[in-house]
Amino acid sequence: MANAPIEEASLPSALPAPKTSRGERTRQRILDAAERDIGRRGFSDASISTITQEAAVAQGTFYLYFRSKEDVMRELVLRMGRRLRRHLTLATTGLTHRLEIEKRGLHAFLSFVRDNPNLYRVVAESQFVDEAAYQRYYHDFANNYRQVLSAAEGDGQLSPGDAELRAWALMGISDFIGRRYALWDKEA
Amino acid sequence: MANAPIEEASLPSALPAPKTSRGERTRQRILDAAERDIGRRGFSDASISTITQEAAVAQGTFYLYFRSKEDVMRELVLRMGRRLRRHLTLATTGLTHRLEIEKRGLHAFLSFVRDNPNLYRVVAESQFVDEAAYQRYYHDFANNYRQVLSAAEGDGQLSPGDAELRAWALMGISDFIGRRYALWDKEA
DNA sequence: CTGACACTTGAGTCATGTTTCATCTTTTCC
DNA sequence: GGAAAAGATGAAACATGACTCAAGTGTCAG
Repeated sequence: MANAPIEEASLPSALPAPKTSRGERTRQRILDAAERDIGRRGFSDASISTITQEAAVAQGTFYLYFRSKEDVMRELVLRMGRRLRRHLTLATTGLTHRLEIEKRGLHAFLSFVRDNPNLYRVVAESQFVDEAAYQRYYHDFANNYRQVLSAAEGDGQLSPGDAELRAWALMGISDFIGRRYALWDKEA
Repeated sequence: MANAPIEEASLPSALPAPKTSRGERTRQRILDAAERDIGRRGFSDASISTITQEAAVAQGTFYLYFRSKEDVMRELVLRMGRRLRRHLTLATTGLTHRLEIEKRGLHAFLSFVRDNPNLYRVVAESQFVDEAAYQRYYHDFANNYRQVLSAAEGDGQLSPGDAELRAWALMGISDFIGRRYALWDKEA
């Protein structure tokens, strides 16, 4: 595989991980609260104070697990990537026809967005908070996509063409359809 | 036309327009400065103070023409809509073949993004500042798009299908390709 | 039981940025 | 040419929220 996934642990000067399950639970509570709060109110309206209130911990506790609001954002983008990837893999494994895969994938994406509107908004907003994290998120997806497209090209299911370009075009379709039909409207 | 364009003047309690050309010029200077400053530093890092500095006016002057930073954002989204629409119209008038139009349109869009990266970022960020303005921007585009697609369907250049869905899919493609190839990379 | 370590608290410090307004300058137009 | 209207100023008042820290509490191995 040309692009090995980036090691999370290698992120610059991450905070030491919690050493007990209590700590881990608290960290997770804060992350969940941040997802809800930032998703609903947006990054700048969400504050450490509202997030920690939502998580039912004191403000100081936040800084035990995250360096800043930006830091928590980064973490949420990674989380979204992991979850969505898993969801899509589950929805499309076993399928072999390219068009079929594409259809199922899009539907799986839409249902995911409907179930995780907050996470979706957080990722979108991460563009303006930590552009590197945002770009990494989409580049990772594009890499995956490019591979399966190239494969489909290989066994003749797809006409030859720029797989990279196609990957981005398809992600664009999903993104806009998702926004329009899963986030703003609530229909099929 | 089913959807009449929303009157700009009907926006809730807009500030009185400048009454002299000096006033108009100042207002425009602030708008330009805001486009650069918000485009470069992002909405929350840009401040009234940095914007007015860039425009070379005092802070108080800002409030003669805009109620708030959000207000200026709204105005910039409208401006982007107007400019881009004009640009695309110019690039595609006279053409009749659907595919040709689509190609030229995409190219025109990409060159526009390259020439106005700040404006592009401002529109994208408006999603988190004034979602209504952002949605209106894309819905307006989608309405236009739907019409030309329906027309193409009418004279047989396009197979029957959901024009609305197609419009959003095509906007998604443009947006992502634009981001990837015109904003992040600087190649064709 | 007890010491050590992990975890938690929340009020206070500090930095930043928005908005107002009394005062001054420029333009308009009779 | 001068009064009234429009525009411009910038420092001060005000609001907000991120982040720190000294003083706790909970947990568990020995």
